[in-house]
Amino acid sequence: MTQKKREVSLKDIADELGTSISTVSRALKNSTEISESMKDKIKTLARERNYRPNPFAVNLLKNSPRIIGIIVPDIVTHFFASIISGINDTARTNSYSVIISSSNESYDNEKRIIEDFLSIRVEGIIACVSQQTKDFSHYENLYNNNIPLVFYDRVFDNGLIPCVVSDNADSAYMATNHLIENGAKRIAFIGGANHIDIVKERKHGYLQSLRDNNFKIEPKLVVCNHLGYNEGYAATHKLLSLRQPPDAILAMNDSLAFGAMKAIKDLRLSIPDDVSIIGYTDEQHSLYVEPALTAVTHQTYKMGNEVCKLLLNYINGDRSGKKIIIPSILSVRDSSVKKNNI
Amino acid sequence: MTQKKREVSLKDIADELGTSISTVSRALKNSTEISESMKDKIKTLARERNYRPNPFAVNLLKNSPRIIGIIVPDIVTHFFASIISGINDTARTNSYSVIISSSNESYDNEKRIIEDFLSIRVEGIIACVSQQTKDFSHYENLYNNNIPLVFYDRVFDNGLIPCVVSDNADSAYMATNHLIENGAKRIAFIGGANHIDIVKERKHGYLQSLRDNNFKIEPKLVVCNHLGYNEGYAATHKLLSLRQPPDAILAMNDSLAFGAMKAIKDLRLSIPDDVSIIGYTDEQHSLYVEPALTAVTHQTYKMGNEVCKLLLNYINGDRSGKKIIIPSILSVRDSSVKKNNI
DNA sequence: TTGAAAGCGTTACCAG
DNA sequence: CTGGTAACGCTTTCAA
Repeated sequence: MTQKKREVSLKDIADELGTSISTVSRALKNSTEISESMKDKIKTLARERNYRPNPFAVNLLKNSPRIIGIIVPDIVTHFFASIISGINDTARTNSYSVIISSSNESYDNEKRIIEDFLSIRVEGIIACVSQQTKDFSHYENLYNNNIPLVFYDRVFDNGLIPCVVSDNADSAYMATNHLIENGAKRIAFIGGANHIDIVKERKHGYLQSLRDNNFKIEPKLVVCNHLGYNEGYAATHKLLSLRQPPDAILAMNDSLAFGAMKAIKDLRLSIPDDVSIIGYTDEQHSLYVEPALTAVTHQTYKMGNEVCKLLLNYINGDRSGKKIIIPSILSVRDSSVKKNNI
Repeated sequence: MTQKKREVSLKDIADELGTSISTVSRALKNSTEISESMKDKIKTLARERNYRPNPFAVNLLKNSPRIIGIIVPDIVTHFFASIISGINDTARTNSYSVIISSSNESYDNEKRIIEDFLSIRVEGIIACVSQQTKDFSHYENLYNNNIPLVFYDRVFDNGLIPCVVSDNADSAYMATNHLIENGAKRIAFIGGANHIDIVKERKHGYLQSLRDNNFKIEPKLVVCNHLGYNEGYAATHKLLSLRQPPDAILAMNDSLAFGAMKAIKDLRLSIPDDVSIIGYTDEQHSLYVEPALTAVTHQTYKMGNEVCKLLLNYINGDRSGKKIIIPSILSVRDSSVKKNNI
């Protein structure tokens, strides 16, 4: 086992220069109290010895480690990776470090991560609620203990905790309208578990569009189980086996949409003429599939920037519980425009 | 500005119980020196007060913060995200925290990140070299200063620093063989800039397979420009316009492969019968396209596990400079198996 | 079985 | 302008 050599400390520099620790500390902070010549000597030596302040000593004193914790349901998904990237950059700009931990959509992991973050003494937490989470007491605890906390995308919204979300209802409304404008007569909605708020909101937008366009609302056309490729496939299979199958699908997630496309193709139906489809996903993946998928695109990087700013504001005392809504963009591609449109 | 309330300390507990700090400290460590009754009282109160040891105080004393730093060229790419996920889980299992920082493929960022990591006093660094990096002195410095350092995927290989890489040449060799076995007569290779070592290695494997199978090597069928969707599309368009076009394509990257598929389809050629194709990508995205893409899949999660273990071993004194090669897997799907195969 | 005290590296206050 | 010292929260001798 190699010995880790002790890092250079203020004392080392003070001793070498025959001065005191306080003087060295002040000099390195460029205090006006110290003579220029002394400052020069000290700074030069510090650079030479590669002095770095020991962050543990500083934090012990100041209790502001400039670290924030991010809870993400899943690092690998493009959507979340891109948000993290946005958070990261904003954090760095404000000289904060970031610790990322994935709940893998599990409630237990989520609780454990929060414990870990508290043990590390993060200054604040940026969280996206796991799919499994139905009880929010662990988050309420944080709030009650005045630990800076903000949410993104999937939020626990008690009106008090700042959060950044996308315009879920609006985007689903827009998307449904677009399907109707392009000849769809019976539009299905595939979502995730009903207790998740983005599911509720997007479904709400979908229903609202149907109402506003005087479409009949058919419960059979709404399938809400779980967010995933297989679920998208299964749901679509089932929908298309109905006596009166849909001729359009709004899938509220990328894996759902790709699963749905696969099911449609496996049933030898054509997209968009037999069934048009809209998903929620990023630009790249919409283009990889055939036909290119019309999709709602989230401004994920920006969401990351904003939610990080929200946390930093909170840390600095802004308790306004602001809610930021990031508009999403409907990118129309081939999958939604029926050619036999009237 | 709200006051952050001070966290419970050993002293608080000692005072409340009318005992001493040392006793509390020992009791919480379950020391045999303390009477059972005292331990009980202390532990109960500690739990009640939600006591957490202050990590800064502990680290100040012990100098082992159990944090490791990860340098990644880009968090958003599935490949890297999945490796990070693997590192993360192994780190967590060994009760290490992880700090992730993205170089965005920039040399300057990479150097700055290393500085930051040193300031935070990470116990070790796991790095993937940015595409821009040609000078490795910042890494050599770490090595010379005995800071635990390991590489993954894109490595600085001086034979001394442990690293985890994939079997680039082998996988391309395997993939090319597979195309040949499935009836391909003229196989093209689409890669990226020639100075990148994974490009060199994969091209080498491709050429070796051609030689071993007594295929003629045709420079026209090797296109190496840039890793990207548009490049894949353009290259394929050009290849298929040759007087003697290829009947198979090995694309050394996911976006290249998807671009190539799009080009083939736009030319109204069939996959795999007119042109078979193999890419490098993850399972999910291979399934999203049609036909499902035969692809070399990296065991990214495992790479993450392994590289993290390598670092932990290094931290624990193993200086053997081990190099681990993670085999990749050729997942045969529809895009490479010609039906009119002899 | 328990307590007192030194020390980790830094900052900030008080003296000079 | 500079130096001494207390304090941050904890672990670890040393003493009792």
